[in-house]
Amino acid sequence: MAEEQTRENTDRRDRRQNPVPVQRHCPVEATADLIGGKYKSLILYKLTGETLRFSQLRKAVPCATPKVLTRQLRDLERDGLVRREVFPVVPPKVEYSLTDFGRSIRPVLEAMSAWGRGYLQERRRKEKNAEDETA
Amino acid sequence: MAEEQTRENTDRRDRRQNPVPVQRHCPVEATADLIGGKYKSLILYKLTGETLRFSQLRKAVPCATPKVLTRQLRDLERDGLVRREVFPVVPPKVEYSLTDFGRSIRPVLEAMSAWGRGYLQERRRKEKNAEDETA
DNA sequence: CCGTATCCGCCCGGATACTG
DNA sequence: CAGTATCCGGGCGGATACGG
Repeated sequence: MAEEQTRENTDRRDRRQNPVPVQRHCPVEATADLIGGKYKSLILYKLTGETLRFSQLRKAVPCATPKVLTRQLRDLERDGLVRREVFPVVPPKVEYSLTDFGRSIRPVLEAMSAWGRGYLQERRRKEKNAEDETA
Repeated sequence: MAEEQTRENTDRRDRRQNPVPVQRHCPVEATADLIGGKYKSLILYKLTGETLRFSQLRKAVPCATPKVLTRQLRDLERDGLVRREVFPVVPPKVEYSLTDFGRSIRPVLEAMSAWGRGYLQERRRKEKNAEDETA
């Protein structure tokens, strides 16, 4: 029955009676749906190449409160990108890692990272210019 | 004064008193901020290689209502990704195109598109399997 | 043709406090 | 340690109607 629930929720964003059935999911849109959450891409990026515990993820993504972080992780898990492994020990231990499918998204993250660097530079430059003109 | 306003709104998502000043913007996060809107990546993708008028964009992104579409376009314009050109003619004519900066994001969009195709396939496959097992 | 105005629901995300 | 519980505000996005 767990599988059925998974199937039902494949489309997380519950768009009921969508008036436009034609090509509801173009590839770009589908990707945006999965990693469009505020911290999702960042989480995936941090998880690249290493397994992290919840507390480590909190440090890696400090802006996200535990609730938000949990939510995003649950989404990612539900969507098959992240694996959550609970170790029945004390103190509790939960590890998050990428699934094969999650690893496959790496090119997107790399592209985002690379482009983001350029963007931040551009932004700094503009801010500097504005300051100079003000001064 | 227009420039100042632009500077003020460089960080669109108004996170006041952010408690974590350390590395507020990692590259991945910055990119997600810019193209994280529901249709932004799709708009940029459709705008790749061709200038489109508003009405054409509406057809290209049918799920977005005019208001939403306008909003996303304004964001993209403000962020320097899209150029909006108004022609003072009757009937009115407005063309949207990518700036150089907007064009530079293409690798990200391509990566998203490519990965999205795989994701949709994977999803279809799973749905098929589930149906087969049910039957 | 290209939007804006208005209203609204909803979910996302934030803050704080609390548990197994 | 790894989360939930609860409450909350805000903004994003949707629907419909209207304006330049």
